[in-house]
Amino acid sequence: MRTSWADLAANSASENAGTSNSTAPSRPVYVPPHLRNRGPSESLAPAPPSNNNNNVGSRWGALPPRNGWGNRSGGWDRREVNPFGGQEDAAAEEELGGEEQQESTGINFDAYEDIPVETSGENVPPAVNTFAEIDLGNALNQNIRRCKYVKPTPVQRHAIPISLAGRDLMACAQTGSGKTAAFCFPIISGIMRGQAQVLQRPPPRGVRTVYPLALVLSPTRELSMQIHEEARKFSYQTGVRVVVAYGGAPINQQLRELERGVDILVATPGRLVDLLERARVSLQMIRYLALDEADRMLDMGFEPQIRKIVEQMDMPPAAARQTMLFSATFPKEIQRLASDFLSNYIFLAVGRVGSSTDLIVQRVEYVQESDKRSHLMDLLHAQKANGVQGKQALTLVFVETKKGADALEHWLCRNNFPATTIHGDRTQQERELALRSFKSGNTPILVATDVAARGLDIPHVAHVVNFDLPNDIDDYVHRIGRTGRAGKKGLATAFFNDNNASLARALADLMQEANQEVPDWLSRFAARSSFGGGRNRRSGGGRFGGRDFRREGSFSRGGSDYYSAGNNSSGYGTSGGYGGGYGPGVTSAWD
DNA sequence: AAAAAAT
Repeated sequence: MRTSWADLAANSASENAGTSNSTAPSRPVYVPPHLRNRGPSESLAPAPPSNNNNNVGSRWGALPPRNGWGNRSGGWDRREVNPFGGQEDAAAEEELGGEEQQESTGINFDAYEDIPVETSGENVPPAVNTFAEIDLGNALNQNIRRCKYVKPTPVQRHAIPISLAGRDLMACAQTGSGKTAAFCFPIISGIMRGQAQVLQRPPPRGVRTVYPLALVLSPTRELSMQIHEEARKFSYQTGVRVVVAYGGAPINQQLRELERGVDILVATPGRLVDLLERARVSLQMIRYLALDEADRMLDMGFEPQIRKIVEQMDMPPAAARQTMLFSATFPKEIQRLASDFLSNYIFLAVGRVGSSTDLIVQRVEYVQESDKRSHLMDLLHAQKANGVQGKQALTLVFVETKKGADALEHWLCRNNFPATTIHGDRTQQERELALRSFKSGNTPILVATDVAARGLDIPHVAHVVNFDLPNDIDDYVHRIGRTGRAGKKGLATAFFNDNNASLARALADLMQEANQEVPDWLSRFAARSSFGGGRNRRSGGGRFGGRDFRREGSFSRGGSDYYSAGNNSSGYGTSGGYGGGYGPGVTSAWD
């Protein structure tokens, strides 16, 4: 019987020393990172004093690099690869001055002042203004310094205290301003604290099953990669291990990484289901669930998979885990679906960055289908002339179809514009190469389908061209959000023609809300095509990414009413409840 | 209708 952490730690230590290859597989009983890898006596002793005091308890003592939880490979002792590339260690030691700091973060914090924030739900924990106010622990604080984060962004100021208080969260907030950190910090901190409680349930003893404590899901492979890279920085030398799993890449390498231990698993849904069905991963120990681009994850294409993962595998129920949903657009219908996954959650809406200053200049031009290519060429020529040192500024061109993407790429290349493309018909290798080549400026034009519309943080995208406009205004919002990142300026140009009539109203409204110049012809289009203008209608004003759907309509008396009333006769069982498909669809101007 | 996501 293993009844104490000392025993567990001892066992863990012996496994890690490679002496227990024949022992039982990993047991999903929680051992906090700072107790792993220790001998029995050591585990009971106070942790060594931290080398960088910041009034956190001894439990935050300096943590040795270790292998992760769920690991039985034994003897993995290798030094953790420094995700900062070795450059940042020095920076972490020194305190930089204000201006310099802000410059070096790459985030223009001035753009984050005066951002409207709205919260709803019961007992909302107060926001913080500095990282110092939050007890994240020494190791994490050091990584925050290494990342050169000086002060929390608005979404972090609100979301982190909410998460640290153990509350579920539905957050409407822009990416590129620290959204990943907003859910990673509390997860890492919580895992380190050992807040994750022992789950009293006998595990099925799959031979090489691993038991992550946190699961982060995202809708595209590249976004999962990006989250993984960021999370690794945040968890460097915390003892918390982050592993990523996604399709299109050899599974064996991912399996090996998993076997080395995993605390936080970042994944796309398909590959995760595969891993679950192979019993290589169990969700029994999940204490934290985060869905990035949550509205996308719950739309028609994804919902069944997500439901399967969250509700039909071995994930603990909502009340037994902490769930955080993030997106910049949150239609009411999706909020309703999402509320199934949440328990007494807090809704958080953070207004757009630069809601008054408009960091993204949006232009719409009327361009017939047949003129689009030459029009694009004109734009590219013009900006080449303006470009720094005659170089083409990074331009992201969105098209509707995969074939269209290939065709446009070839045409651009033939016309001496170095372009590449990313879409779902390309191999994962090609996709990753394309993204790297674009980011590096090697191929300054990237033609993309909506695979690249969400969440991807590509610094220095100067221009987003909607060569083909999407049918849904939310997609437009996500696409243009690839520029104007981190509080910097950006330009978005859309080619509009009769085929886009159904988007006219929503587009005109959106641009108006963002204080953009709306061409007269577009207003006329909008007036003409607005009757019954369906799902593209937005509402709730331009300040927020969304409003808490619990506050809308007849169930606004109090958040809890919604849960207790079984959708019976209280007046919102009908389509009126959440707008019959197009009501106040909640969107923000951003991710 | 298209795109994404497992092999």
